[in-house]
Amino acid sequence: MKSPDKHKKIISAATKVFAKKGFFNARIADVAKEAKVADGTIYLYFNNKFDILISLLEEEIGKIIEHIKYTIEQETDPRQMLRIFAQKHLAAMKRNRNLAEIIHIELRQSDRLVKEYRNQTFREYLDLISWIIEQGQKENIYRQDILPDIAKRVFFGALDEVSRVWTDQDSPSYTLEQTTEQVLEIFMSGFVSPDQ
Amino acid sequence: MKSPDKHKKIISAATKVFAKKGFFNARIADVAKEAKVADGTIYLYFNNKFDILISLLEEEIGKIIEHIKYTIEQETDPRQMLRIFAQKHLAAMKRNRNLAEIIHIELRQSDRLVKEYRNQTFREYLDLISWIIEQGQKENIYRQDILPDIAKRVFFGALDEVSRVWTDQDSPSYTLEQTTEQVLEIFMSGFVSPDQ
DNA sequence: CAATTATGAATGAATAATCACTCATTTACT
DNA sequence: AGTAAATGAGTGATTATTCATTCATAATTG
Repeated sequence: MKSPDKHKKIISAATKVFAKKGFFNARIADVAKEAKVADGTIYLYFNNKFDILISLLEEEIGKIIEHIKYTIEQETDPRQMLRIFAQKHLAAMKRNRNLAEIIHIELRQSDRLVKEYRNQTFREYLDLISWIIEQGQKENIYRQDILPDIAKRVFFGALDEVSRVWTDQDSPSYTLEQTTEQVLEIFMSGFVSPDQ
Repeated sequence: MKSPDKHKKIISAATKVFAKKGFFNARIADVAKEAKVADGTIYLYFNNKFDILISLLEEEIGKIIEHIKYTIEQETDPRQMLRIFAQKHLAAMKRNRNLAEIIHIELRQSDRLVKEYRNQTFREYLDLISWIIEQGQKENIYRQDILPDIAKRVFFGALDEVSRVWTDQDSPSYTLEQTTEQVLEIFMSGFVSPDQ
């Protein structure tokens, strides 16, 4: 029987290698070496190089999304929901730098398959944000003139770019907590001074 | 003399081809065909495939950045400055879809050279945002507790992701004006109802 | 319980396809 | 004629994928 352990080892090796060299520059031989298996073994577990990338994204991102969804469902206050979303997203990106790197980069391939995957997975993720905003609007906590379909992209884009500090910089200037706090403050109350 | 017109034709062809197939999947032959020149001709104008990408980014993005910088320098109100930044950025991305696609995708390659380029180019761009915020803080228009170094990423990330609607979707639901307005509203005043 | 046979996971050398880049030759221009 | 520019077939390096072979383990047999 093909070992599930080996599947995992290959995914984990690929995460490391793809993050370091990028999908196209990474050789199957690199992944095999990192996973300490033969080149050919990889093809017992995956159909082709691309299949490794898609599996990796599906399994790893899937986990994160499920976790965030689950935690938010326990909550009732829409302000708390957005806070949790930001917190969990940023924490996940900081914790798993290699995966973060792949999300930042490879999820944006113009390849049709990746695009399809991104569209499908991220629709779900983005729609969770717009759903939260709609909840808040129903309770008149969030402004009625915000368009949830635009706001979801604004919010996600902000988190995505902010999370880049942990992959781009060697010694980020701000902590995870400070960063989350700032993002939340901006989205809750905006840039403009209250006494304006 | 090598014709500057041919240089332009190649850049323009490469923009189209890279946007459609992605840098790594694009063949030099594709670019040559699109530009209606021979494969070899490309090497009279560029050192290698990579050089085409970097030149393309430098020339095209450079233009946009210069234009935005110039327009903002004419302005004194920090609120107007951010409005102009958002407007110009989104307009540029909508106008030049192929370039937008390349910025969204190729500028995020994990390739060391691309990364260096991105860091260098975007530092300038991001720092323009934080500079605007600092100006606003001096005049007590923007809140003092906002950290400009985080806020710049939040703002840029939001614009970047929002601008994706024009490359991802066939028929975006909102106009450029509506979208700019929403982004500005969110950043100026936040999600939360004033009567909260 | 040996001894024999079967299984299929794992291997890695070989293959086959791809493509960036070169350069001998042709074309265009003054 | 002489120079610069353009051509595109050919080359060589790279690398994803294949597949004949190995070998540890499991099943079968007497």
